[in-house]
Parts: sequence; C-alpha cells; structure tokens
Amino acid sequence: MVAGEAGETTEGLAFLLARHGAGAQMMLRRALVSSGLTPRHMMTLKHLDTGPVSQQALVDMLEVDPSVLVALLNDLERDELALRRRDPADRRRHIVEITPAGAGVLRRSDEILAEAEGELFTRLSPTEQTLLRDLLNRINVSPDQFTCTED
Amino acid sequence: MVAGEAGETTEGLAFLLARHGAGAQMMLRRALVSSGLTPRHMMTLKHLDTGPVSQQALVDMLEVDPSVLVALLNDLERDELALRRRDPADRRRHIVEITPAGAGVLRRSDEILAEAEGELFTRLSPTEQTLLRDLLNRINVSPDQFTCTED
DNA sequence: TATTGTTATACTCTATAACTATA
DNA sequence: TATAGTTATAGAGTATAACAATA
Repeated sequence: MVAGEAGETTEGLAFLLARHGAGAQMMLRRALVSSGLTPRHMMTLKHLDTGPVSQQALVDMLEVDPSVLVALLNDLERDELALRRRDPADRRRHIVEITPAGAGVLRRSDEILAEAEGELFTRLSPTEQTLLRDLLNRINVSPDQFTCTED
Repeated sequence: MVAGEAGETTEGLAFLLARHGAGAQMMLRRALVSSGLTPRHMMTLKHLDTGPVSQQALVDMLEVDPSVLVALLNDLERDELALRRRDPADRRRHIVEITPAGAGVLRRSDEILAEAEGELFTRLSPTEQTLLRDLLNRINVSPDQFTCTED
C-alpha cells in the first residue's frame, strides 16, 4: 500500500472480491431469468430437493428472514413448484416440499447454470477453479458478523 | 458434479463467489461505519484523490448511474470531504475535487480497511492472497453484460 | 408464555425518465 | 440538436414489528 504506482492504485482485495461477487450474482440472476427464478428461489428449490422440511428449517438453511421466506414460498407455490401442508404433529408448522414440476425446473436450471458458470470461469482451468473454491472457503466470512445491529 | 455425496450437495462456484462477495461487501460497510462512509463513498474519494475530475469521468470510473453519483457527491460535499466547482471552459461541467478533510478521512479509512481486510484474509498467506487476486481478475465479469435490459 | 408462520410497514438501493442550463 | 448534471418517481429487496394460530 505504501509503494503505489504513479497513476494507478491497486484495488483492495476485499473490494475486488465484493465487486466480482456482485458480478457473479448478476450473472446468476440473468441466467435464471428464462426459468422464472431468482437465485434465491433456486437455492430454496435446491434445499427442498433433499426432502420436505419446515419453514423454520429453511430459514436456517437459507439464512433469510422468515418474512422473506414466506414471499419466496408464495411465489413457488403459485407456480406449483413447491407446496406447503400442515404438520399433523404440530399444527403450527408447515411442511414444505418440492413438486415434480419444481424438481423439473430445478434440473433444467442446474443445466443452464452449469453452462453460465462455464462461461464465467472459462479462463480458469479445472484445477484453478478448485483452487479458487478452496481459497474462498478459507476467508473469514462471519467472524464478528453477530454484531450486526449497529455500532 | 455427477458424483455427489449422500446428503450434501456441492455449492456451485458462482453461488459461493456471490455469497462471499456479499460477505466482503458487508464487512467493508461495517468497517467504514466509524468513518461515516459507505464503500461507494470511499471509492469515490479514492478516485478523487488522484486529482480533480468531471462527474462524467467519475460516472465511468465508478460505473454508477449519473443520478447515483449526484447523491454520493451531495453527501461528500455536505460533509466537506469534496467540492464541486464549475468548469470555466465548459460551464455545463462540474469539476470535482477532494478537500484536505476528505483526504484525511480517506487516509484514516484506508487504515481501518487494511485492518479489516487483514482479519478477513488471516487464513490466507500473502502468496495465497495474491493468487486469489489473480484468479478473481481472470473471471469473466462482463462477457455479455451488455445484454442487460432483459431477454 | 413461547413458537410458527403471516402481514403490514418502512427504509434503502437502484433504474428511469423528465427537466435545466449550457454548448 | 446534443451534452452535463439534476430532480422526481417508481420498483425491487430487505428489515422490523405487530399479529393469529397453536403449543
């Protein structure tokens, strides 16, 4: 940082990561437009694909606000990609499951996404992609993320 | 991709990148709260720090909408971190420059950010951080990003 | 009283278009 | 007519709190 070049400043690594992360998010969003899904809808379907779960469990998996999940599930249910039914054992609970149509959309979206990902990372060899994954998995995403109210 | 484990699905690399990019963005935002800056305010100051420029030039550098830049500069000018003056050569233009106070805030923010970045990447050696930077710089952030209207 | 899910509301960000003043 | 900057407005996304049903 002390030794900077003449006119060009080196962008901080965190800024670079944030910028390209936003780019990846935008890429995902665009790739999924043809499926009528947002990245979050897709992640929801992905979790549902492993079996029925309560909304509470989904909230934990997706790390979203309960009210956000309600909206997501309303969309999926309207399009008949998922459905809610009461848990007979605890009638407060909703058990959410994916429909066959939902599973189909998920599979198609997975293919579309694989192609889009391929384009995004064409300039990285498979080895380098694995390396990138490992490096990303070793950054401290949530060290003091608990102090999130404000300070 | 074909060979997945029993219950765990491997998260797509693009999803991983988007997720950790959002994490980095949140970290930046929190680290800068004490400066009263958002990451974008800081980027603006960083560009201004290399010399006075027109708003049009800033729009290109920051890749934001002109109306967004207006709001950013209003904030910075209210806090006397930057100022606008008319370009005598073309009175439509505003020449924007950083103030001494703005340069001071920028320097302090740079230090704060260096510390926060250090924490974010503690588990990566300097070599690995350079490697991560190189890998990030080689992903295709804007291949068909021009087709952004909708399709 | 606590928990699950829902609704309503407000706040931030962003995108768009209309407007002004200059050229 | 085109350009630089501004303003106003609407839309998406998110966060919060109040609420109904059930435990």
